[in-house]
Amino acid sequence: MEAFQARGYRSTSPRRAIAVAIGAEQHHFTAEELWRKLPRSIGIATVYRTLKILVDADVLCRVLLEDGGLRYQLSHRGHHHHLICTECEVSLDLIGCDIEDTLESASHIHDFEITGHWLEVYGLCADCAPDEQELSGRGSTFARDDAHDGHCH
Amino acid sequence: MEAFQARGYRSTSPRRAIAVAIGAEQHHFTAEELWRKLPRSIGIATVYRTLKILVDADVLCRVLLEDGGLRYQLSHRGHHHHLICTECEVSLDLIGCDIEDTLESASHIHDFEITGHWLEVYGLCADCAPDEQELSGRGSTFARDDAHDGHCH
DNA sequence: GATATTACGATACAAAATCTCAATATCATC
DNA sequence: GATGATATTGAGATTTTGTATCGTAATATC
Repeated sequence: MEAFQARGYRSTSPRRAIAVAIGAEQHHFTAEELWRKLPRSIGIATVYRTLKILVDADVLCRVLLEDGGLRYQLSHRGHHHHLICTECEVSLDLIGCDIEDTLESASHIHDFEITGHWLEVYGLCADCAPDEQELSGRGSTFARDDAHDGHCH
Repeated sequence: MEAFQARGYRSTSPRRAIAVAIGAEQHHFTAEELWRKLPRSIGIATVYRTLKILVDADVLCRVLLEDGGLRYQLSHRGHHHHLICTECEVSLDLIGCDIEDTLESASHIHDFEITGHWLEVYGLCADCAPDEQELSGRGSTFARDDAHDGHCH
């Protein structure tokens, strides 16, 4: 909510409701999924408008699934990328990746001035990787930032 | 066309016409743009179906513009990424970028098994970069793989 | 509390791509 | 060249996802 005031947007009850609903989300979500959890009085257009504001404010980030589906997720860090499990669709923030430097040096070859980029990484998370399925127990010490019930369909 | 036979697809006149039309394209293109250059007898659904086959066969690659627009382009190399100019929308193949290694090592931190990724890089090409506009002439020795009329709107 | 805006909700609209299905074209075989 | 099994096609309906419009309502500032 602070992001609205800081940017000159009014504090309205639909925006407050949306902010609360986003805070209750454990995974990434679509605009429509969010809308269904809101009071019926709030229109879907308002949800889209509000999500756009929050993405611009870096409160939310977009996550592009491998099938093209666009999701929203709370953005903990500034600029970052996602590791997206193609089985359970859990999304991890990718840390320790300095792709910017690699891109910058490679772009010099092309005399190209980089202003931005989009990267999504797909694969299998620890719980969904087949070679881990039976070898080690599920109660690993690895903690993810996403709530997860421990099995992948 | 060879890609069709190699994969068990029949050689049909719509597919031949689409293959010829793609060969005549200088830039990336949308399914609808391609369709407009084809005989009116060919349906847009066939264009989408054929493009999907050619993308799977690595004959074409998809290019995602910054505004979300999806384009198609002949794929010269195997797996590669694009430098996309946000001014003139020209697309260069990014060479000398070994992002795979960077991703692989970073993903180990998360116990994540990478199966694929999607990367697009946005910026300004040599002709559109402002600091190059007046300093050096346009007739550089740099050759791009895209036909280009020399100015960016 | 009055007023100038911003924001809202409902719905129409748009763009992009897929689905359905009867009709047709292709290709291996004769 | 004819046949038949099957892949493919085109037209249009449909889905999906998000945006634009516009009259009404809520908000912040005075």
